Amino acid sequence: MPELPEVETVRRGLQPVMEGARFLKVIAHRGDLRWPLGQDFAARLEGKTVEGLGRRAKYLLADLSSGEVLVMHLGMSGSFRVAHRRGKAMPGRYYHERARNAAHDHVVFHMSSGARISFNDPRRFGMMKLVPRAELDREPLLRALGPEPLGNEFDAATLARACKGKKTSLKAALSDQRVVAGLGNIYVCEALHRARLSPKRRASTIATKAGAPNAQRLVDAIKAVLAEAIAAGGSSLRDHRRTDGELGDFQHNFRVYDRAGKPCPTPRCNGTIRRMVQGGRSTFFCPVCQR
DNA sequence: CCGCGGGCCTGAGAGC
DNA sequence: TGCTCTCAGGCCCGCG
Repeated sequence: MPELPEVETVRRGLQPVMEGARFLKVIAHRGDLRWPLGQDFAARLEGKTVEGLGRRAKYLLADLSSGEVLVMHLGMSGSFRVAHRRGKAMPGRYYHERARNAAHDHVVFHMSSGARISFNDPRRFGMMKLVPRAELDREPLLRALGPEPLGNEFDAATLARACKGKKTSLKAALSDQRVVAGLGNIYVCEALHRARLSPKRRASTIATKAGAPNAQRLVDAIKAVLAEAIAAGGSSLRDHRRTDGELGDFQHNFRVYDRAGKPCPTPRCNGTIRRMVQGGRSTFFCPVCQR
């Protein structure tokens, strides 16, 4: 499900109940996620304290008192839900939630903060893995990741360098986590539209001298759309929820994603949003203002 | 090295 | 109602 804004929303939901808290009990109902959890998974967590909960691209990273890092990925359909053992009911706005199928609550953390944190993942493309902190920069999952798009190190020059000589489309380049880490299908489409760049354009065209303004617009668009989406709690299409079960709101601000046939929202553009398939995935774009 | 297509899973929604 | 088909926001791997 989740791209960077959704993962960051989840991180912010988990941080208050995980950071500084200890794993009292960990229950792995089934260990066959994308990869096996390992038989001693629960035992390696129990008794350990979470010293910090961070994020790298679409990965959540829980720094443990054992010197290990719990690396977690939500895959396509993973979600975390926080319930409290005692204390008042969540205040929360009214929301209607289709009941999560408890059969897919694969891993449950009982924390010393009083929180019960359940990881639910119907498609089981998600993963959890314990990695010694000292080996984190050699970890294959994280090693090849490109820059964090919201960091200062991600700028027009960096993006241009990563796109230089690339014969693939801009859509494919931005979806490549080695070029920039954290974008997925939705935010690639949205960023390209905001930057008025065609998803079909050769990636290398923004790496030339003449392409520099395009690279700058694209970087600005990526940062803006991600920041807005995080502020909205992410986009809730099928699976994404905040950790309290509330919906994210950013799906209401999509300009192109899943809007085929609708008018292009760019001022004075009379184009119509179209859907096409690139690399087996849907791309939504405006053929008039995106060049 | 690079780019492309297939596969991993389940559930929702459309069409018949 | 129920069946079948298609599609879904990610990632890894093998092929050419």
